[in-house]
Amino acid sequence: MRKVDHDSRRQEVAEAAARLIGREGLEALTTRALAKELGCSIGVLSHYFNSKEEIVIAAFQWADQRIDARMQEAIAGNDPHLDDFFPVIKAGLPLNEESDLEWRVRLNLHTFALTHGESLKTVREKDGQFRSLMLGMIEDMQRKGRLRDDIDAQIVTDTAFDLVIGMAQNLVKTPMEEREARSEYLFGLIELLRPLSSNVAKSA
Amino acid sequence: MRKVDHDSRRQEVAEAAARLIGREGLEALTTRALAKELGCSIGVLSHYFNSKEEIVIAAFQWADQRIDARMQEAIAGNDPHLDDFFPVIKAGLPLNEESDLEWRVRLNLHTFALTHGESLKTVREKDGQFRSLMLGMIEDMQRKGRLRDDIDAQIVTDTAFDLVIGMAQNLVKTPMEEREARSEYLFGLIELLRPLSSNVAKSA
DNA sequence: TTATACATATCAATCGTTCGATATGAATAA
DNA sequence: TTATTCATATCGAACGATTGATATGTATAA
Repeated sequence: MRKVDHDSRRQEVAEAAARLIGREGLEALTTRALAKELGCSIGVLSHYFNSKEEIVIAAFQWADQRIDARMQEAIAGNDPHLDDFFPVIKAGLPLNEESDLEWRVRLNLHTFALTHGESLKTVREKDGQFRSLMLGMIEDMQRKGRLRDDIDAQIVTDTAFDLVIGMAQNLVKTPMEEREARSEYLFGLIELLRPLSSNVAKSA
Repeated sequence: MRKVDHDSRRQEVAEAAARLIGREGLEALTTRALAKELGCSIGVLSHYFNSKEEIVIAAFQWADQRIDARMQEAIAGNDPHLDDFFPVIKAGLPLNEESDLEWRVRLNLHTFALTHGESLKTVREKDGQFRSLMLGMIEDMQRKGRLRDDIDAQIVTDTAFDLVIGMAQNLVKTPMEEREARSEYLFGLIELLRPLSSNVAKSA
């Protein structure tokens, strides 16, 4: 055998494909363009993947995993406090060039999934897991008196989930230098979730 | 035949293109597939459009206009009350087959715009107009004591704007029969915006 | 006639894929 | 050690299919 790790080589291909998708869109991902992006011949692609569709899926997974890892990393311990909320959500948002690429690819995946049943199923399963995780955290915070408990935990979860997708969707269309400011309102929003006893409503 | 209205024929083509995008995705929109969807030959397409790109743009505009019209219709008068908020936002969401198609196409547009500067510019201009309109309404409601004024109007606007995009994004991936229930949490959310004097916090 | 509406035929370009040729290096046998 | 074997890795030309575009034709109505 040659000193090439099969799996990591597949990842290299997937990453190059993701870069292409993020920079020029899914329709620009052709075998020839990908070979050029990777700096090899198109023969390499067929050696590691059976079809272009497999490459597309691999690129989607590459981006998805990295966003997940990014958020996982931001969740330090397992005793969630309200003050963790802001940094965790911010960690998931496209606020730098790296996560910008990942989100661009992920948004391509979400649109792709609209008309590709198999991908839609995967996306929905992943979403379900994330929502369950978030719901658990919120209920935990309410139980510990760190989040006002007169709001249904499910409402907070659903809101947060939809909001993150919407924010990401809008942020990637905003110039990088404006994104930080644009996402700051989250801070004011989270203040509203403090227990009423310690509630410090922010005014404009 | 001279009795053909040029503009309305273009709209027919745009609608057929939108149906194709919504049902099978942007990559399935080929000149031949579109001619079949419309029930004519490809000669018609070149007669009314100079290029395929023009058709794509027309399909995007077709969907965009219809979502706007749908929301405009829901905004009855110009003396906004908090109770108008829920139905107005719901009117914009993909809660039936018609608006489902429109949102599928719009989401394709948003992804398309990520890598097509001209479309991105159009999308951002439209978004800006919508946000200004919404901000005006919210400030008006605060001035009239119909919405709690200890929350920055800009925060409410930004949240609502991002939330609608995120909700739509997630709803189109949800089976139609579950969508109504899935969007109900908005109702509980809006309750939080009532002026504190008449605030009736909802509990689970 | 002249202009319009649409159909048909055909174009060059590009797509994903296939495939034989070649290069590389680990394993085996001497 | 050295020679041989062979799976792996990469290359790039070539294939048929499909793409958007267009050129040409026919029918209809003004």
